[in-house]
Amino acid sequence: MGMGRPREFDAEMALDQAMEVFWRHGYEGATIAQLTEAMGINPPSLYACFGNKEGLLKAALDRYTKLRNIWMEEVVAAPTARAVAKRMLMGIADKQTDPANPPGCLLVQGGIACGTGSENVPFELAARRAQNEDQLRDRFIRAKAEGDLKPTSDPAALARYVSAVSVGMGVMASSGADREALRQVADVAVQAVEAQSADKT
Amino acid sequence: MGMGRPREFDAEMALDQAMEVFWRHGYEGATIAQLTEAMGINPPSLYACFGNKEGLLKAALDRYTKLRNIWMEEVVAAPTARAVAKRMLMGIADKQTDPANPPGCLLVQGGIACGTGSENVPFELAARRAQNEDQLRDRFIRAKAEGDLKPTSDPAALARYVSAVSVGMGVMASSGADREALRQVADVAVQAVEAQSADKT
DNA sequence: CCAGATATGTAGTGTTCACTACAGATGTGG
DNA sequence: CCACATCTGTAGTGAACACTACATATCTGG
Repeated sequence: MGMGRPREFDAEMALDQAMEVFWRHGYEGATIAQLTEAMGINPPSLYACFGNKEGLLKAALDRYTKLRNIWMEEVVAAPTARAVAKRMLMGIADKQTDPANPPGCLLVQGGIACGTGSENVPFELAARRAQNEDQLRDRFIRAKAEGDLKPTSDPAALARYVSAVSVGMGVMASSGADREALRQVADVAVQAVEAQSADKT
Repeated sequence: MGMGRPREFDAEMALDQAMEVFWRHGYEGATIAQLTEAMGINPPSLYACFGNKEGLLKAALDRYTKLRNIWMEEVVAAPTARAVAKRMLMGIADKQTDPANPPGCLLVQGGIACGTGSENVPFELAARRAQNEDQLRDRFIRAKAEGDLKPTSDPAALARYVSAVSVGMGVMASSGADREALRQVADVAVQAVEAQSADKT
């Protein structure tokens, strides 16, 4: 039995285009017509490959978080908690104002609130944001064990804090904040982590 | 000439209900059917009173920001920059997890990204968030003039930072973070402002 | 109590949406 | 070269959407 006609488009390239549409318009704001046009395919190809609109979003999120997690590995490789926070937040400031992408973060722009029938989209995004928070928390737990963070510090709270600042910066980027403004926010934010760091005597 | 039949519903009470629907589902996710049902009126009454869906959102935002600005006055009345930040962020933690309202902040949940035809909704929300940031900035400028903040501090950056943390906390609240988790974030965040405060000798 | 003005409820309007039926095209295995 | 399987483009499908026409109801001013 034959294997059928091969697909004529590259799924990953198509996903990159879909990602950009979701990023710019959100899940509900993105229409199938916009998505198919950006992807350079017709609706039946989209549905054959990704199931439905939500399946396409999940595939785009998978691709987004895969790249992001690679970057997060570099972030948590920084030598101290303070350096981790600085590398993370400065990187966020740059990435969220990268003209190659829509401003902000897909995990926020994708859809914070959705209508009936798409309730699990915000949930899906939150779960992926939580992954990064967990990576940070684990890194801060280690920093505390190494004596890099004060014995009184709360690694989970610190991770949640850095995550919250990242998200807030993303929203600001999407509403027009420029790179310098975000870097200043990052700079201030790092000082809270510094306050939790052990004195360098 | 007569003045016509009087309206049978209370506009402010109806707005409160509409506000909750936008808050929970976002601008695009909220349907006229949901809004009219929550408001206890029929579509023609809605359109006669508010023009269209976007007009209703703006009216709801006006009501929301009016109450919020009153609260912000209390916030900036705190004696020091640190106290302002603490009062603001602790208040945010409580308000965004108040079971009387949907979780998070209407100015974020309302719509960070929107589809074609609603592009100015995110813009509208951003403008109102900026109001609060301006209030904070003015307060921090005063704090710097009073010697409460270090001469090297940047009041605008500090205000942007506190605003970013608020927004980030709102997103976290909407995705399930509880009050205690947000308070911990607020607690850490305040330390960055403390680091910008002049030493109390 | 009548004329003008505005609100209300019913029942739609056209449009846009996510999604798909179907026929033709293009591949593989025998 | 044929049976079969999968993809592709055209052209829709029903459903849900924001919004409204219209008849009726309820007010004020004279």
